[in-house]
Amino acid sequence: MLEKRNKTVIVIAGPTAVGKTAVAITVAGHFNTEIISADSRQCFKELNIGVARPSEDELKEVKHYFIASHSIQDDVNAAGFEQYALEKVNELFLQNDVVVMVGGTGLYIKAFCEGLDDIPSIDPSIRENITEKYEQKGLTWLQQEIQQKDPGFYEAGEIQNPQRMMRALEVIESTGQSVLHFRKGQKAERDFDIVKIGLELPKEQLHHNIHARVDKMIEAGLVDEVKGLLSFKQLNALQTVGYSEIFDHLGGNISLEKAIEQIKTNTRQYAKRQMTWFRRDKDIKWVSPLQEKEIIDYTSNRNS
RNA sequence: GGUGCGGUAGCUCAGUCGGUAGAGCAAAGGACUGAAAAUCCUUGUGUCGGCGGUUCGAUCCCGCCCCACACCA
Repeated sequence: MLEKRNKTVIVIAGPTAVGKTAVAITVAGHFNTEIISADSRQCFKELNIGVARPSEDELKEVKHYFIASHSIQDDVNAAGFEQYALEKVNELFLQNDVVVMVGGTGLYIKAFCEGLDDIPSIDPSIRENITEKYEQKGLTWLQQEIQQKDPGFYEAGEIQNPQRMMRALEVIESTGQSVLHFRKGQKAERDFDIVKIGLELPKEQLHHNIHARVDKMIEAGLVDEVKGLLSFKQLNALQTVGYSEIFDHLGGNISLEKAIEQIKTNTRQYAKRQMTWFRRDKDIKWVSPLQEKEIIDYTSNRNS
């Protein structure tokens, strides 16, 4: 009936430790296709145990992209991901009608599905300069700078949030215009269909999964993995649950036991933040990770 | 058995010179456009260990008891 079959990306989202990897592999297997990960940490080749990267066997079963594809020293961000994923998806559409995207990084998924507004790239020296001054002079300095240089942001923006203020500052310093000016908030049109699936478990069970997984990470040698990364401690890529706490422990600030406890707590909090993000997306169809068949039926029906 | 120090929010503790109490963490909810596993915002009624006494009024003072820790025997 249809003269042309639409290409489709099945997006599988959900909190950490809900079981996304297994579901994605099953779904990709069913459609005989490949997977693009949407995870801001699993893309780093230096991070493995602590970011719960899919196992070698899993990666062999279905080909994954954006897994161990970058270095922690690379500048990876949402805009870069959007570009990377769009290129990949178009490449894969040459062979497949369906591509699976899985991940827990809400902003990356949003960037891929809806696009980000175009903001000119910033001279790294401007960014470094701002970061350095903020570290020296603190939040008050940042607030004053913003108040003076971008009063609009000072009125409307998050005035207690150093990261947002630093971004606002670097944009106005390098372009002469406020970040707010660039934020059109317009959704990009994509020439393929997107089906969004959210995986959800009762909180108690999710927490159980998280705790068990952290214990496994420790058994698998997380501490050694982190030891090997000590000299990169300050990189953004290592501001990550599972790494920060072990750095603290290696630095002699807390016991291993305490570090493990904190990893569990911080992972629970992270999962909660992910849920707040994803719940807001009304396009997501929520299912249990056990309902793989329903996911396949759902996407097949929408697709035919 | 004796002495000392404690028993206050889920946890660690502060405090009330007597007018029923507050921080950090946790928890809950939320935000989120080039750091997003990041960053930020909002939310604090709890027999102030128990029972008595003094008092207009006790979590705070007094007595007894229970519990924990330390030291002495």
